[in-house]
Amino acid sequence: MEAITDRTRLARPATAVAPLLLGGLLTHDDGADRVTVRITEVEAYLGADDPGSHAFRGQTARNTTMFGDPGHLYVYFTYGMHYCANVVCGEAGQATGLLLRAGEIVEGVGVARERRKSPRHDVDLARGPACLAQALGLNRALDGADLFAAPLTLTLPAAPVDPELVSSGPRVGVAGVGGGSDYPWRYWLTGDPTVSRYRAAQRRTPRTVNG
DNA sequence: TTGTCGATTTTCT
DNA sequence: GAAAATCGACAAG
Repeated sequence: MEAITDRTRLARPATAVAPLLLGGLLTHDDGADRVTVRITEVEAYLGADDPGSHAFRGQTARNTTMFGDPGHLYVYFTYGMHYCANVVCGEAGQATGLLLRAGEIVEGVGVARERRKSPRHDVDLARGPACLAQALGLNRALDGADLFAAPLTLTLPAAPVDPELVSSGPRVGVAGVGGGSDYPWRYWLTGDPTVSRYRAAQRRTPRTVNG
């Protein structure tokens, strides 16, 4: 029998891991600055059978990390300017993971403020997946990094949070299955001020070109 | 406070 | 060439 570690607790489908991750702590210490976030909102991506997942069309250079072992960080670049971070779950090859959507900065608030200029309130520092990644200083260089070894440290709660404190709903920014449908693949701590406001998936440039 | 739209580059078809 | 797991600015009530 293998010992139950935080890493082995991640080795199950993302939807099962989600409530374990809420309330957990993720630290990034790049040697100069150290920021810790308390995770308050996540979104599940189920792998090859999930049309909303990057893994839907199979393994590519970008999403290789998702197909690897659980307990690693999958970081991708999107919209020409944003990084988003996932915790890889399940078994190797399943490509299931959890997108870190929002959190509360509990250490290194000053550093996070410098990395994120715009927000007027501290609750906005890690509100939204790209914001959270920026506040923690995550980028493509950390894609594939071990969540339980320097420079990263993931700490799960000893026990899952009370199910009554966890809410779920449709995913954000994802069109089709799991987005506008009934699949409750987004999880958050009920009432937490750092949870992002729901924004339905939008189509880009639906207007006609003005010549 | 809510709704709408532009920015900007990687990745995949 | 088109779309993308988004954010922030701006307008209106």
